[in-house]
Amino acid sequence: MALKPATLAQADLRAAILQGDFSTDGRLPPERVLAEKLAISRTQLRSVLDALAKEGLIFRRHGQGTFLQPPPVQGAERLSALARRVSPRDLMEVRLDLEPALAAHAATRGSTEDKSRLLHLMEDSLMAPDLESYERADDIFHYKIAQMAGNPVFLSLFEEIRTLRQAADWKRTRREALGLEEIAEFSTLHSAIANAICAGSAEAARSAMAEHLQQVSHALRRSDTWLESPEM
Amino acid sequence: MALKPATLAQADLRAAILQGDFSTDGRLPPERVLAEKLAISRTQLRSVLDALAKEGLIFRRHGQGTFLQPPPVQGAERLSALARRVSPRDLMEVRLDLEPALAAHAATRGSTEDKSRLLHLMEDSLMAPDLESYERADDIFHYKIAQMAGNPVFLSLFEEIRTLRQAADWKRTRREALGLEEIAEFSTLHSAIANAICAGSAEAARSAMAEHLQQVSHALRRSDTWLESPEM
DNA sequence: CGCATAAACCAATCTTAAATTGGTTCCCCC
DNA sequence: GGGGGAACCAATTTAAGATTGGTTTATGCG
Repeated sequence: MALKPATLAQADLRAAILQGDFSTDGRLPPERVLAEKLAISRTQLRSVLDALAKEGLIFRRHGQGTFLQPPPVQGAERLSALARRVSPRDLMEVRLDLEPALAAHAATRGSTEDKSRLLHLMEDSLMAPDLESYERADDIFHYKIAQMAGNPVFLSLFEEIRTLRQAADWKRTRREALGLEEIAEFSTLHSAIANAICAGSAEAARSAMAEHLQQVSHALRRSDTWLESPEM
Repeated sequence: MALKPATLAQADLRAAILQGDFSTDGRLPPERVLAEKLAISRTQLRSVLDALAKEGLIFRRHGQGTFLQPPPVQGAERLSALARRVSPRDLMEVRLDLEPALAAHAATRGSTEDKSRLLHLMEDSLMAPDLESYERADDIFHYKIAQMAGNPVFLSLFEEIRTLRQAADWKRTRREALGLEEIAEFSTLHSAIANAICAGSAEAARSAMAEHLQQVSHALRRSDTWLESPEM
């Protein structure tokens, strides 16, 4: 009975992860540490993490660590200088040009497995009970689309603007600007995006994503910091 | 008569730069070194370089150096890993989505001074005598457009794919794939792009740039390495 | 044999400190 | 005043060591 402890640990870990037990900031302890903490071998732990990663519940990157959300892009430090010169409008302008193209490519090239996974992520964002969990689900949803586009350069660019968006403190701005009723509207277009991608219709996915981002942009534009740089 | 040596040095430097005397790889020596080599003070040298930079003949970046062409993006080392996983098709796909948008924004937001400068750069690429000088002029032309878009995030993304394009050794591929007659065709659309931007018509600039890149893509696609990664 | 464990090793990334380089200020001197 | 020179500031690069996920190997146990 050497396998039983592993499956038990998997159930435990899965529950713990969903509660956020091990992560203060969305980052899991190193494998060596976590293995000891759970009193299992690294081999067992890794097999559990492999399964969780395959399901898309965790994200791992060589040399960086294991995360509950898509990890920061390589060299995130480098972007802090740029982040100080950038306004919310600059970033949204780029997203409006980049992400519709990503959605179109995802519709064309995404695997059927990826597409079913995307539908699941969309449902997660629909059922988000509060703002924080919605933002997490929304983040993963958009990341998955970028991943499905199947172009490493596109994914790299997406990760950078994603990191830029987090580097500055506009999450605070967003918290102020967005209400739960607006998020409900967003969910409608989230469904449209996911359905278009799963149907493989690139142009529908592109326009749905564009419409969604214009919706977000419009909501964000009410903020008084729309044209300002962070001004550390 | 303390000013005379400076103006003489400016004429010398300008000529030397156009010949590529001081740069083996498009990079000028550090200011302190170059000043001593020219036997003038750094103050004088810097005033000369300021003028040249204002004309767009040289490019300077804080902590990086002075260059005859747009300098490599910050943290270029980081991109070498990505460059090994990228095919020419991946890069061209991103350019086709990114640069038309840049051209549109340049038409809307570019200053009149920038626009006249862009026309001048376009003429430079028209009169390029050989393939090497054409590539240099073409590089600066596209860079100027990205600069005119007036969005630091867009410019950063453009610089990255530009660095990626240079990091891999596809310049060799391009040399094989492109002939002088094709470059002549390119020049026609270069004119169309520049004129549309100067006229301030965003959609014309976008479609002209898209057409131009499709032209380049089509020429490049004949290469047998179209889908291959560099495979160091 | 089969499999898991532990350790060692590999590879990618991060972190830190020193060196490099363009940008700026200050003081001196003519 | 204005230019020269030096010192200083700020952004970047480079190199070394530490951290972390990924892989292999040797060992022990059933």
